[in-house]
Amino acid sequence: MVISVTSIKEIAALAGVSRGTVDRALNNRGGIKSEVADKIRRIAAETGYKTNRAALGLAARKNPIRIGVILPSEGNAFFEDVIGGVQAAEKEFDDFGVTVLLRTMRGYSVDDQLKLIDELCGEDIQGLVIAPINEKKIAHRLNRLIREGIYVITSNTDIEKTDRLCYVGQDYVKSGEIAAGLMGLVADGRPLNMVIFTGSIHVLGHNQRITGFNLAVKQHYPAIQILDVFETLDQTDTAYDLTMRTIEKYKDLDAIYMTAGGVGGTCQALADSGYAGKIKLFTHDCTSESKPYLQNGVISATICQDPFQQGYLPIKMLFSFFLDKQAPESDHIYTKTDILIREIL
Amino acid sequence: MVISVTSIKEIAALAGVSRGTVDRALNNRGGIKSEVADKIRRIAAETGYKTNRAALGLAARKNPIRIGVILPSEGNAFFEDVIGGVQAAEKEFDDFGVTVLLRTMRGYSVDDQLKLIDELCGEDIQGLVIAPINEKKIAHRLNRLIREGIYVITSNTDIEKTDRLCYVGQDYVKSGEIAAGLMGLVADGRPLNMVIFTGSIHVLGHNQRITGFNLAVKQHYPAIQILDVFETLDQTDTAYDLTMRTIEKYKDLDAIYMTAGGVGGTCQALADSGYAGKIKLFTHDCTSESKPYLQNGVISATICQDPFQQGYLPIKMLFSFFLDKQAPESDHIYTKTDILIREIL
DNA sequence: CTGAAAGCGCTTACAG
DNA sequence: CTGAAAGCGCTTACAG
Repeated sequence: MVISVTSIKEIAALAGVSRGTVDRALNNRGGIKSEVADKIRRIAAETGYKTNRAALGLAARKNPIRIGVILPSEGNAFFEDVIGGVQAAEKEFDDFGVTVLLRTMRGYSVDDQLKLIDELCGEDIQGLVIAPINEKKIAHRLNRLIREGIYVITSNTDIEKTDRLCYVGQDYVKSGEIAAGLMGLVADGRPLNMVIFTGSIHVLGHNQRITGFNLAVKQHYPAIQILDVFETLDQTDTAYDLTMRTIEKYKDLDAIYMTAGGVGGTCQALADSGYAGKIKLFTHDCTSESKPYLQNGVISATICQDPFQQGYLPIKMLFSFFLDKQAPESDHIYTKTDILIREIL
Repeated sequence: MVISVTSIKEIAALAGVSRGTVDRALNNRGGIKSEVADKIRRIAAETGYKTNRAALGLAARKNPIRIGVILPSEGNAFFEDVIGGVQAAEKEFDDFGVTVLLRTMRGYSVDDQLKLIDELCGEDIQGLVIAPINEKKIAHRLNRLIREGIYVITSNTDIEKTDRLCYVGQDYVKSGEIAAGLMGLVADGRPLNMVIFTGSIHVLGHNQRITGFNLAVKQHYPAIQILDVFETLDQTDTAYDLTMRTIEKYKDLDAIYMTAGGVGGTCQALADSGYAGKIKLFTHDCTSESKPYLQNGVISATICQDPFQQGYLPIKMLFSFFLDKQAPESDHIYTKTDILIREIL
């Protein structure tokens, strides 16, 4: 294997053709005699040819790439970092002709999301990054886009029955297992009574976290006793009331595991009732709402999912995909899960 | 503020000069009338001109950048991921004319390290990434390089009294605090008797971890009792013997905190003596040696320092530095510290 | 002190 | 089916 920097120019010389022809062969643009194409490809392989991305990016400025992004980020602090990742990618790939069109929405209305999809299609995008609502209408609409040649990557949450290119987000089952691992560390072999506050039993990710939690408890931490599972519907006030009633009901409660939102309410309730730090609280994500409670010890630990990468990676992947026609290695990329405790902030 | 993509060509037209002159003004190359330079810079600022990195990188191929890397990685599994980061950066910036020259050494001999530095200087490098031995001779040698115009970034561990551009590595004090935070979580308010196994009291980073640990214990976890501090000298067999003797001596030992190497020895001793999982073990880093013990529960948790970034970032920073003459934002960049437990692997 | 030209390695109309 | 040329946005000798 010869290790040397080769250019399309050298390949052309070696093959006795023009650079345009090399370009056609290497990028499968067609309209080229197959023997010639084969010969060129063979030479490229033998010389270890690798296309130069700087040159590629520079040339790409002539037909810029437009990528749409749709996030339900309004009024949801979690998405701040996702947007940060989107913006970082936009800045980094701007020089290579990438333009990002960001559209945000509040909550999870299917009609709102459909409207934003239509809006972006009118903007002539070639790629779409979306945190989709897992709903048939959305799936149909996305599949239509895909048939029209727009490539779709789902971020943060996935959607079933679509031909999206890739999902970028957390491994929800694993994140539940990690929660159990932390609780097991605290239990330290002693019996531990706990309840689970989930967001909604209709949300796939929340259920997957419970599944993971149960799995790990069964496998490694038999002393952990799950007394009950309640829904907060991601609402702060619901979580507050729920927490108050739970404290009332289970006098020997050691811990609470929250799979989803409403964290501020539960924290407030623990503080108001004098149980802060006494009943251990484990949560997911770290937002401006929950951070102070991690600082002051109301939350023992929280499990994060690298929101920045959930914004950054999809853009980067679409950019690479359009630039060198390489599909992602897998149809799902799990972002890193990490554990935050007070000292890590 | 006009948001528009401007090029050197447009600036030139606006200023009524040639592109070469714009280049001189914007990159402070001198040999240019100052009124002209000022005018050009003003126009650039007004139009929001941003140099295009794709073009920059492409042009840079004419004078490639050579970066040397020196790591004490031989026989030290920790550095595998650091090297992975170096290689990833090399691959990514290869297209922009960056060449990386990696030299590895075994252990911490000052003479060996000096020899490698000299070797790389003979290779005409413009930048050096090094995990330096914190020793005067090395500092002198590095300062000489720097005077000669070679830019130096320290990685993983820093060195005093040098004009290195930047340090990229862990915040050791903080990592000690995090260890205490984890132990506090396990202690859960109960008294907890523990010992610290440090690498060497002559190694700055190890001491800083102990400092951080003590700080956090004092502030938040008064029930943690540090019975003793011993040195393993990073040796597996020393750690084994030490662990055996410690178990013998302290019958009521709840936990061990290891700031440094020898982890395999302590794990083996805990397993052999039947104390695995009974005496909680907290360590730093996750290598092929320690990983199995995290899997099987001998290690409760380990605190990692993102070795990949310690290899990747210094190369990226030097590349940026040479490309657009921008110094790093700070003279030290702390890599991310994260907590690993069994479930996270 | 300044400009014109060539070149970095690719892509893309355009001609034939 | 193939080639010659122009262009992406920068830098760098070279001339003057």
